[in-house]
Amino acid sequence: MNKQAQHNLSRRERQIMDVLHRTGKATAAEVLEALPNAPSYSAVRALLRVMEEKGYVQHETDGAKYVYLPTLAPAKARQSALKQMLQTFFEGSTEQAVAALLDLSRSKLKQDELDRLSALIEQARKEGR
Amino acid sequence: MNKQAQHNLSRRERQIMDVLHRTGKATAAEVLEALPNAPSYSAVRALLRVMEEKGYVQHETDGAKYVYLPTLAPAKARQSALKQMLQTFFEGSTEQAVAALLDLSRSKLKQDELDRLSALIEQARKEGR
DNA sequence: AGGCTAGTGCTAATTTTTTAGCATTGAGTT
DNA sequence: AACTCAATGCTAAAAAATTAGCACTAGCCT
Repeated sequence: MNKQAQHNLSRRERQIMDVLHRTGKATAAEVLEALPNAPSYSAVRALLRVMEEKGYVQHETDGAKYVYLPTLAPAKARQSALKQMLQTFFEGSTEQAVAALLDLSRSKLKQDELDRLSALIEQARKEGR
Repeated sequence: MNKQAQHNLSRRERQIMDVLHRTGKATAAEVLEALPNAPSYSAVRALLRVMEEKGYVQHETDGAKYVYLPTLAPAKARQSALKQMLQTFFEGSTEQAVAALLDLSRSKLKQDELDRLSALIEQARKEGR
């Protein structure tokens, strides 16, 4: 199960996964850069290697270097993170979560973004009936 | 900073915080119950004690027993978790996140929930202009 | 009041994470 | 083709997290 997997990450592993999710893909050097309280370069590489063994990440080669990326496709990863968050913070209620999101960025949302969101809800409405 | 704090939690600490956020408050025994790969009772108690020292949780007494709860108020905790998630998975875009949430629970949302969400967006719209 | 149960505090050992260093390999350049 | 730079693979040490056990205390029941 995914939730399981998420929770089985050690602190550093989680930090690294966050970086990879943010950036999409990254070399060891880039991960190092983005890491809070960054350790040594070889520490990061060792982590990445182990995480690949465990199946959390995979790598492509770009010339001589490895570019790491999450094994789980972005859409899936987002989905799984959202579920987790719903359960943990919003009693599983999508409505509450959306409300909180809107509230959080009330001032930042532009008119056209709001328009698009209305449209999405409208669409969900139609499908639902 | 909050993000920092979030990320500085060790694996078990995070698991415990998740339980506390889900339940609001809980005794050591209840936390133990809810923990994946649960360790011993005294392990949980030790963790909770340390986490209290670090300021992540606090406790009330209920008769003889301690009831632990997150230090951070639920609303704040949610807010901070959402921000984190936006940054990590949605390039900071609230719109994208809401869209993903709607998509995730498309089939589950009831008509009246959708109505309330429309209303929320409508309200944000008015405030924005 | 005395005994019993269920809780706490603390400490030390084990396990896991996290780290750095060294040897090696591969690609590109002159 | 040799040299050089930048990468990797691996391993073992150090640090941190995680755990269990034991001694002690407070409340509760008879």
